[in-house]
Amino acid sequence: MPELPEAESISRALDKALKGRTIRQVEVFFPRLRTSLEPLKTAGLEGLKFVSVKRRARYSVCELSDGRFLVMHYGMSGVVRVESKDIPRRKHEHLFITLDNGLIVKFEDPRRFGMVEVQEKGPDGWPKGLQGIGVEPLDKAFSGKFLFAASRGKKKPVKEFIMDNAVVTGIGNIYAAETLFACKVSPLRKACDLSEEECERIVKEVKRILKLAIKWGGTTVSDYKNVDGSEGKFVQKLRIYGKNVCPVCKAKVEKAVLGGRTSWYCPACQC
DNA sequence: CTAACTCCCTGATAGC
DNA sequence: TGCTATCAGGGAGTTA
Repeated sequence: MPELPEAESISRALDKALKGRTIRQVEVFFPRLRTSLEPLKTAGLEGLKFVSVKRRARYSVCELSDGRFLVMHYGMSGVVRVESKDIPRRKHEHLFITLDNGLIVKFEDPRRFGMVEVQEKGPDGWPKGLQGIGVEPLDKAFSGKFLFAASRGKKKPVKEFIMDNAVVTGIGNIYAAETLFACKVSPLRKACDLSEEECERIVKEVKRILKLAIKWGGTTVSDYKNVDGSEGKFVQKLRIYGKNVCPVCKAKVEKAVLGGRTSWYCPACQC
């Protein structure tokens, strides 16, 4: 599924493919995603140009020439392609945006947790719907001191805490598990019990792992037409997520459900 | 305010 | 072989 690194890669690819292009036509085939696609039909997109595409959290944020944004989220199974109209529409392609060069931006999402919306610009220059979300994990603002301060008084498990988008954006279940394994912190620990040194370690590993994954995601997305090519290479780098045996000490990996998500951890290495 | 839950959805896989 | 049950996941929303 598209995680932050994939969202980053997709957004970079979209920036190249869409920048300067004019929207000619918008077609909705099935509107019921996380939010309805219906409003796109009457949003007056035809004739507008794409100015740029950036990533924020796991969203692709496409700036339009009238100052509004086309905001996309890929949910669990969202895929976006820019390709010829001659390729037949796939079963779960719910939205087509035809460009002035004849190519079509196609949004596919079998599980329909994705989102495509037109949003106005908010006070901070990002779309209105993205106001008030947490810091970007790769920004300088995401530091050990920040995480330590934010975790004071938070009794929830540390894994849920670092997955909280109001604190820091874009860390999903897989990255949370991999990060906590890498820095030897148990996902079950209460956030408020973390030391400042542990927060430093968590932040360092989040950044290292995300950067690594972006590097790998970037490689695979160059073959952008390949639907599932982007997942394969990252999966090989996983050390704890979905594993049975700890790659370090060979102990049996434990599973716990935190915040409704399965969490894998090594009870010997992570404390 | 936090925390703990539910819901949305399809496809892959496990079990009978 | 074909059925049903289970699970995976992000984010928003609701409840206590």
